[in-house]
Amino acid sequence: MPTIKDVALKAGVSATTVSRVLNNRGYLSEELKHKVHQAMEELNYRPNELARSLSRSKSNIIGLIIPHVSLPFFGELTSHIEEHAYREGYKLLLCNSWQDKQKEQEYIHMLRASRVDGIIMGSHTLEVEAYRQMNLPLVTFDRQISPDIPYVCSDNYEGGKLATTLLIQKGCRHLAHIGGHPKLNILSHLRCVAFEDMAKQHNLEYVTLHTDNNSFDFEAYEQLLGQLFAEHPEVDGIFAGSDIIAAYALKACRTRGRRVPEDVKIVGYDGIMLRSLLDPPITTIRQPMEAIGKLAVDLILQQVQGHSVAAAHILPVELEEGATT
Amino acid sequence: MPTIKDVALKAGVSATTVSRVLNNRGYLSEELKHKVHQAMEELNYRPNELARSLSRSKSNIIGLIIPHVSLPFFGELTSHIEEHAYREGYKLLLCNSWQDKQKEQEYIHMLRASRVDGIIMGSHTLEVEAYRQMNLPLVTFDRQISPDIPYVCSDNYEGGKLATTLLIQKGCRHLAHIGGHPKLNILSHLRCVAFEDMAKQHNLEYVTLHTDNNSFDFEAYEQLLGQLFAEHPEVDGIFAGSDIIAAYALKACRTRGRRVPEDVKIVGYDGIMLRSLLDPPITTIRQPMEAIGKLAVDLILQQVQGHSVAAAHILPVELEEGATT
DNA sequence: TTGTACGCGTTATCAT
DNA sequence: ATGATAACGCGTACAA
Repeated sequence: MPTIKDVALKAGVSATTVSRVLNNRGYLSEELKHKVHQAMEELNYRPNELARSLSRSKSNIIGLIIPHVSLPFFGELTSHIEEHAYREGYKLLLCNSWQDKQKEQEYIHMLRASRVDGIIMGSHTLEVEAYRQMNLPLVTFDRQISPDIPYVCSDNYEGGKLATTLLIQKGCRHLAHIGGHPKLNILSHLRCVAFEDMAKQHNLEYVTLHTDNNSFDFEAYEQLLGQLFAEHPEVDGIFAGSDIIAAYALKACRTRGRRVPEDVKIVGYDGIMLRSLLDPPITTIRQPMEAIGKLAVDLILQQVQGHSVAAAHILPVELEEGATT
Repeated sequence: MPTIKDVALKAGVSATTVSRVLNNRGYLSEELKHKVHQAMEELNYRPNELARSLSRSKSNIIGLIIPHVSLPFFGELTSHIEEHAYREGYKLLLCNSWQDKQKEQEYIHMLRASRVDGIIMGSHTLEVEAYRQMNLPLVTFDRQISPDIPYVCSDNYEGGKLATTLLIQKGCRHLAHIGGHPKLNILSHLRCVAFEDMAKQHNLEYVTLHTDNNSFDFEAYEQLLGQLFAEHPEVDGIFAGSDIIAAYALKACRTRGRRVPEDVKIVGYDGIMLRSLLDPPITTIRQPMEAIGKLAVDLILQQVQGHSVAAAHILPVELEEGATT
């Protein structure tokens, strides 16, 4: 691969000048620019980003740690993050933590060693101290780690409220919520809290079930739904913590001969694109994923530029009615 | 951030010695090792990978270019690739090309500039020349670019054969295939070829439809299915080019009152995990995604090590019967 | 067994 | 306006 020196030699100038042309610094005659650009063309020269990063102490890389890219929600989020990062001249280093404590820690070390400019965390199994120690621009999803670490999330409480209210309005009297593990500080647990608040407020019976781990295990969802229908056959309204869970709920209803929405109504959460291939289309609470992804990137960039940013970034959700309510 | 010099100073040795400890080169007394390690601990030192990469002319980064991570197939593949790359000490730089020619080209430039050690391409809109020019270890999916560029794919022909044969065995007499655009050299088109071969061999009527672009447009699938049922109401067996398309076929059947599998039978392709939330579970041709991901990474690593690798890597598929046949 | 000196490719500082 | 020189942090001959 040709270096800046090769270009300099070919153009008959010094490496410094080539660097100036490259970065548009200082005063450069058009003729000189042209000469240098031509030499670059001829050599098919690309500046070595590793050397640039080292010299500038800035890699223009953002690290992304999420449980699994293969999950629709994270896949879509990743897509948006990558899109905006690229637009801003940043690259994305992808890390699947599998929601595993050790992997998460190793990835953090690795990203620090790679001198990424910031980390977007969609996976959180570690203690607060582990996050503070890394001393890097950071943004998290759906988790408030400490007052000084910015987080982005959808309006989980409002979403839970919208979903539950809809079920009640449509005549459901025996409500159920199925969600992930209510780990401390996981903001998505607010969906569950809103659900319970609404149910109580209307004096309705309700049950809440949740997976006992963070592994996003599909089989666990199936089991949970089996348990729900076995123990609470009277349930006629389900608020699922994600569209995936809602899809399993739909399947479970059909398996057991419960008609949807006549006998049981279902509302999901997220608004993943793949819901369009479900039949009937599920009613859901849509998160503004693109905005979330863009904001996460922007919050990193602002920190990189030395600005301090607010901690809470709660984005509005939207009820999208399908045919399961 | 502390540098190797800080560690050297603290441990009372030279930077060279620290580097030796870091890389386990040469003869080092246990005592010395211990001393250095301790200094590293105390300073929370992490070697700067940028500097290492520059010095060694090796970044330990693999670039991955795919159309969309948010599509289940690519999401799962990405997950496996990341997993194996990480295990081998490599990082993954993610690029969503949106199947866009210009983005793809820009990403290739960007990855070259970043001095990635190799590129895994799951997106291909460019001409052969563009690939040759990059002069980097390369592996592609489902596309034979030129005889010297290794590719990995599932046994597309065999998969198409299995799917079609099953439909025929189950009594289908009017077959249809819906797949992506049959662009030159796209190996997945072999699924379609096998379909046609089998249909002809059994003297059965058949139609093949395909999207007219590469955009993986969900709406296009819906339209295509509408067209299929409008123009060919007699169709009783559908071989879909992907599980996503199969899901839309299922939905289209239900919308039109066609019972599955009684009136129409459906077979998909890929074997994405999310098919488990479809109801009924679709019959599909499962690609060994994990093996594909691992092989792609290994083929890059072998090239990095200077070994030449075979061009064709065709992995076996498996018929997995669900309830749509 | 350990240290010195130089190179990796680029940017920044200081001259000219 | 342009060039020489020193850094950025690390690896590696070569020397001792």
